[in-house]
Amino acid sequence: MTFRLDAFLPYRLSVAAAQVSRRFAALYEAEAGLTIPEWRVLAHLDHSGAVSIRDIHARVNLDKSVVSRAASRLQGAGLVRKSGNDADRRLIVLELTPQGQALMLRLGRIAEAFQADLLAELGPDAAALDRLLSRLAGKETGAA
Amino acid sequence: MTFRLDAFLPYRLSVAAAQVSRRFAALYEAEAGLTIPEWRVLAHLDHSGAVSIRDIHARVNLDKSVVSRAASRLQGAGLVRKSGNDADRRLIVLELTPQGQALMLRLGRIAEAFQADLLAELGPDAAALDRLLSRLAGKETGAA
DNA sequence: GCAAGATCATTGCAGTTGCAACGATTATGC
DNA sequence: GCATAATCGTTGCAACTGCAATGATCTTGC
Repeated sequence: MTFRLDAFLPYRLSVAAAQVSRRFAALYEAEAGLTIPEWRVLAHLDHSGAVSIRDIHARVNLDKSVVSRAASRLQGAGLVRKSGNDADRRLIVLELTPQGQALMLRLGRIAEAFQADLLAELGPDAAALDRLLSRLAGKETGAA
Repeated sequence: MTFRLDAFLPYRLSVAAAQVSRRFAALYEAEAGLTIPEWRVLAHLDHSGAVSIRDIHARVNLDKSVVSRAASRLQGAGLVRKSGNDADRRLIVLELTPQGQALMLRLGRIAEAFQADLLAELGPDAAALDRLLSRLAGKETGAA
């Protein structure tokens, strides 16, 4: 028998994730002109409060350099403030500006609505997906 | 309440898919030095037989240009043969060479083993995931 | 039969990514 | 206390991506 790519789980997972991300990315691109890394940094800051680049890099599955450049762009747009950490001067303190917070309020609502639609689309198996994603997330820290 | 990125489905899906893809990509990178697009083209050709770039582009969720360049590299490596279609000379006929077939035999076994491991990791919810991915795949053809 | 439009693969190009330096700062071993 | 190693954020660089031409070929309307 020949190999069937369209029955291969990693491939199907990747395609599905890309499609969902693409659909949602179109929303915040239209709303605020954000790229995916910018959205992730902003969204993480909304919940985490003041935090370093290293922190975001570790939690949000983006390379240090990507976080660094996204943060710079967000700073340029007035959505994020960068300051120095006095206790450890290697670190940078990132936090949302009032404009950043206001934007995340709007984007958060859009995200919730999108997720609700998605869950409706997924139907009764959504709970199983939730469990699966938690299990996968726990597996690989990528720290190797 | 602030927005919680790590409870947001599109984000979690994207991270999980990236991690799974990364793990598997390391395997075929080690085995044959393939990139993700090259793997996809090769794997699709294994099951589809002779087919055009346009066909792969439509089925495998890769841009035309990405498929074109991946096919050229695979041709250079002697894994794929490119020939002209006599009925429609705009089209290119891609097919695996014997070396390509031999490689896919090995990679197919590696892929099956990887998927088996993954399914074991996922446990009893794997069936639900299968249904979900089919549903998502059916939704968006991206033809808009 | 032929002109206008559609389709196909390729290529150019700007933007992004991932990785490996790099300078600056802090932690560790002795 | 001080040299060595580790960590942090940034930047350079090559590779890749996605999009928009481009040239070649086919299809459609008439």
